[in-house]
Amino acid sequence: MVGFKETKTHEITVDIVILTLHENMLKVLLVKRTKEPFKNRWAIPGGFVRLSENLDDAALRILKEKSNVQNVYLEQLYTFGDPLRYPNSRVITCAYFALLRYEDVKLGAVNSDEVSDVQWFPVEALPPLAFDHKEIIEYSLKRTRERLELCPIAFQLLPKKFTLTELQRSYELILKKELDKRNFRKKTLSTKMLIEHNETTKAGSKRPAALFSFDTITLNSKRGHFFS
Amino acid sequence: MVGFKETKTHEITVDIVILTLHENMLKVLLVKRTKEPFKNRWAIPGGFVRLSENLDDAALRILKEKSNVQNVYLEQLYTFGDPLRYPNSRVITCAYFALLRYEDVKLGAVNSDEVSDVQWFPVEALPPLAFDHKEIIEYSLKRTRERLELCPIAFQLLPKKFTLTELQRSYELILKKELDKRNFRKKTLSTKMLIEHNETTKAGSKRPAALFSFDTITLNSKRGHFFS
DNA sequence: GCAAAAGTGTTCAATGTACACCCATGC
DNA sequence: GCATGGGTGTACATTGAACACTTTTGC
Repeated sequence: MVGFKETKTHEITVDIVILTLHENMLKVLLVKRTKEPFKNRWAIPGGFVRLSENLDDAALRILKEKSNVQNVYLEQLYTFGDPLRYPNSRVITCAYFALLRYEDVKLGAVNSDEVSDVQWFPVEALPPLAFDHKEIIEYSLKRTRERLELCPIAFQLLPKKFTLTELQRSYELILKKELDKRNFRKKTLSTKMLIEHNETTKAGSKRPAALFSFDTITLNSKRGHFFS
Repeated sequence: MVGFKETKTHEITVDIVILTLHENMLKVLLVKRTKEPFKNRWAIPGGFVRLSENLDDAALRILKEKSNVQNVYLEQLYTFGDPLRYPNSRVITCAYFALLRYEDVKLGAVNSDEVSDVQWFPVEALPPLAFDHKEIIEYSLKRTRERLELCPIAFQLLPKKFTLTELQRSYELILKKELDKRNFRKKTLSTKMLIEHNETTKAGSKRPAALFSFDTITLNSKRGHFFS
């Protein structure tokens, strides 16, 4: 297993697709690069893995730097290692994806010399992206859909208290298809993972809706089945 | 994205969990190491990724070196990057898993100075393993089970022609549970991916069984649904 | 009173699961 | 003729899909 001096010039990064829901759109967090390659292009946040840090910790660190958020759904996505993905250098990236609440995010001050801007973009309206980041985002959306069919990770994207209609909207946005309201309610309520509060939305100009939150205790006990 | 001189000392390998069926057991291919760390321990085959090669190609190259097999089911599994997984060095490994037919494998001559032996081991009776390779194998088994529930990858493990009972046995070995014969046959035949041949097993000492093979054309046309 | 979103059940189709007996062959 | 594994069908339960009207509020 020891040999190949050439491996010395591989580098490894972690890149994270950070997703949220806002204004009825699924959005991804992008940063604007200030350096070559791909100077002034948008990219998903990422960085080199430190020697003493495992990959998950690197992802959490980068997530925290960019979004000031912790305790989120974070999952390793795939490792992209095409020799041509990074110009003039061999950089392999281990991609992660994270789901978080828009309300929880305080976009990090742009105090890095590597980034000049941080913004949310709707996944349906992405700017030109650096490297293979378009492919990575598409792959993360596919994975998010697969996960959502198995377990209710969508709550990670919503405020702590939400209406069933909001939950349904989040499913519809992620899955890109409309769902039947009665079937959706029947199914989500039957999971026993929703707690109904004795509260309703402050009536806007419509009938107030009941507020729910996720029973994270039940959820965690079932997590073994979902994620294991 | 540029910086962190420390990244220079990361190294990246590809390790492959190679599975087959033999003697009614699910087996994994292991190699015996001749060098430190973990000298004389068994490990899954692996090697450093070359600078000009993408990860899939590295996996295929290593697979070919060890098993002389091509055209197999090969899938990226997970990337393991704990700083302590490799003693005295930082080696991140991108793990793959492969399924192949026992009959197709010609174990590679042990002409490497890194390996002194190559053998199949039942997954239920593994020797002590180097690094985190036990964890990697366990993860590959979990993934294989998940895949099998979605699509009939088991045929990759069987001879080209097989009986339905053999196919069922392979499912049972992988899933570690018994299946109902009638339901199993109903379900697999309804997929229309099995071709029945006008042949039977050369009668052993029992009733001859019909031989089937997989319709790889139909299978490939459906692969989009299975793997996409 | 009307516009707008919340809330609520039943029917049907498809799928998965449980289960027991006859058949073809070698010896 | 009997032991051994090959082969077959039906009934039931569970799940997912389709579908329309009443209720509550703000204005």
